[in-house]
Amino acid sequence: MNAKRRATIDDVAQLAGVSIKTVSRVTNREPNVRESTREKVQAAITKLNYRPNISARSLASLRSHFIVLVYDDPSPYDNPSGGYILRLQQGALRACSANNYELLIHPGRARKRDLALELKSLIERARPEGIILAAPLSNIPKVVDAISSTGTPLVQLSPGKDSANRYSISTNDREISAEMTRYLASLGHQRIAFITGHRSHKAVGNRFLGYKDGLRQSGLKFFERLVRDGDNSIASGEAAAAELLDRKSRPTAIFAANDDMAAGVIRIAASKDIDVPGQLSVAGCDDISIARHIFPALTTIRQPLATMTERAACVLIEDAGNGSALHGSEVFPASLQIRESTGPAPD
Amino acid sequence: MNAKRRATIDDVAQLAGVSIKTVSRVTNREPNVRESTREKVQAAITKLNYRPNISARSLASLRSHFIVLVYDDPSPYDNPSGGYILRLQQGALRACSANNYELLIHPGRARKRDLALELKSLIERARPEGIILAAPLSNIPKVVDAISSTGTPLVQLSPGKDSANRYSISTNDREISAEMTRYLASLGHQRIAFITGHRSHKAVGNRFLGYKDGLRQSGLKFFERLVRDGDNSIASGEAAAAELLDRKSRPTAIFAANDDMAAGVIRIAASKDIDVPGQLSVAGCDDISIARHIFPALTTIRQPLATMTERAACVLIEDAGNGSALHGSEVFPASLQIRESTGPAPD
DNA sequence: GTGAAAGCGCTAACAC
DNA sequence: GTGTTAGCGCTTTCAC
Repeated sequence: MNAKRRATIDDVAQLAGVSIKTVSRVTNREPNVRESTREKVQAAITKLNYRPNISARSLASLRSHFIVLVYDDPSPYDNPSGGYILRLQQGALRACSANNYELLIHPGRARKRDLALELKSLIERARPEGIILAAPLSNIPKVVDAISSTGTPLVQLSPGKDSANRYSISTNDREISAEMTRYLASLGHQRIAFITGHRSHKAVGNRFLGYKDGLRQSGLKFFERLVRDGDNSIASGEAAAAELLDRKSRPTAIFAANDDMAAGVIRIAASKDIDVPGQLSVAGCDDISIARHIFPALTTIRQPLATMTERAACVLIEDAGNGSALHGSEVFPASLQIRESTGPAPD
Repeated sequence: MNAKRRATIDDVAQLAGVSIKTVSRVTNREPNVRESTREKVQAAITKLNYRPNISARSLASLRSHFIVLVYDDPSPYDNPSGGYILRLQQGALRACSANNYELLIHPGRARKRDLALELKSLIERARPEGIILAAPLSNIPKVVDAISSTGTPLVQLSPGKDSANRYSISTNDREISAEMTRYLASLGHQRIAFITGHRSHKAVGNRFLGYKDGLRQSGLKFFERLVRDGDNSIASGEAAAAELLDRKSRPTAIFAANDDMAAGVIRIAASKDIDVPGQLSVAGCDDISIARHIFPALTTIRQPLATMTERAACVLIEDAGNGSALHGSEVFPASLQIRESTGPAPD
């Protein structure tokens, strides 16, 4: 319990010899306050260690000074991609703390039927000023519509395809995947296999298109049999690798649509005594934290996740209160991270 | 923007034909409401899709219905232990969502000088109902004191040592580390090395004590030269391993005080062509997500992190509003996760 | 059991 | 430039 009652706006006003409205103007950095008055008020604020009460402010202004980051809730045990979520959080946090906002996190299970309702309830109770919806949730129409219907400003991350009346922030999945493919081809690889991601994740689907682009651009033919379906899990990467590597004319490079699957490939290669990158090059996508720490370190595609959420949060914060529907789209380029798991084709 | 104004307590009261106080009683599950009245109100709530406004409630009651989880902010790039933080979050989130609370996350850098002030400011502005402070921040007196001084209920996670007038939730670091050491000894290992963790992290220090206990219990002698100092980072694990493994009578087992350092050991072993676990057993501690996914999968100690934060959140939520200072301590037992990186001693 | 009235601490609209 | 007056939507106290 607080021994001494916390200072309120009235205390500050009294000490500074002004009205509470003036104090409010100062704390909100509104114009039209004489510099000398502002200083007087500032001094009182400092002296009393005054901080505006967030609830009162939010109640009076309908601005809550917090935003929500919603992402697919992986079981941390099944899925090592913690770094992915942490990077999402990190960017949003950066923007929030720079603007005196708070971040609420809300992992939601894509599979759960009532995620849309759950989010509506959260919005109605807590009135966040905006929502950042990360992929793959950002391409579930039901969820997107539920949020939109409340009128809460929304920024979608990597929704897979843009929608005219929405705001989205994405990365150049297709282009960068083509680049990775060309890179592998430039190392002399002819049989480059691809493991696709989960179908519901559109952005991951774009990586497959990029792979095909890259083959074409490198003058390589596309073969269905060099493609295996995965579902973004390590296990599916292992399964796909087991199939691909059991053939007699096996691929010399495997490009997986995410890092977890690539890690699965590397595990299988190790268990089959196939040297990576000597006999097999492996590339992933996402640059999740394990990528650097498995052996050999994984060549992958690095998405600027934190930058993307930071930008998303800034968009929401800047827009806050003006109530206009957000629309637009931004693309932040990803980059190749060449590490140890890729090398010249054998022979 | 909301097309239709959201239902308020007045709307519900009017529709149900009762006073707002009665509605309030129903939403807060207070006693002394006739069953038939309660039902009438419930019906109105459902019909209007009414949700109490969290800010208004918090302003009036001084209860904000959210808690804050504070943890050391690792750079996600340097440090793969994302799973650790995710598990912390997961438990707290579970408790929150079961009780209609929200979780605010606040990563803070231990090194940052003004972390204490930063937390005070957050507390004063937002008035969370409680704070969960994770290790290693939980053993920085300045931070702990800053939070306590605001009167906000606090639960410390693994503070290293208990304090009479605080509430802490820990795991049995020392005992379980002794158990791991005995397990290694039981495999025939005689030269079991230990890599210590960062000094500031007291709970990690307890693991070193446990290692010594385990040696004694197994009838093995303790040798200073089998101990190397690490700082919890992968790089420090690599450095320690490089030294330990360059000797002619090298250890046959290395037990690292956390998984990151153990991962570093495995990388160095791989680069030196030392077979794990054939020639060298490696054990870690924490069961961070990479543990399972490096090759070979890491034998480690699993702390029930999510359970611990879940319990912490429950303690805070149960206590909420009653203002009594929390004190007490609970211990949740960790368990050995035997995987592939440990095996019988060579020869 | 239920209700009326008085705030919680702030911002908004408008007066001066 | 600055102050005054109403609320925001809820809980609390205390009356009935």
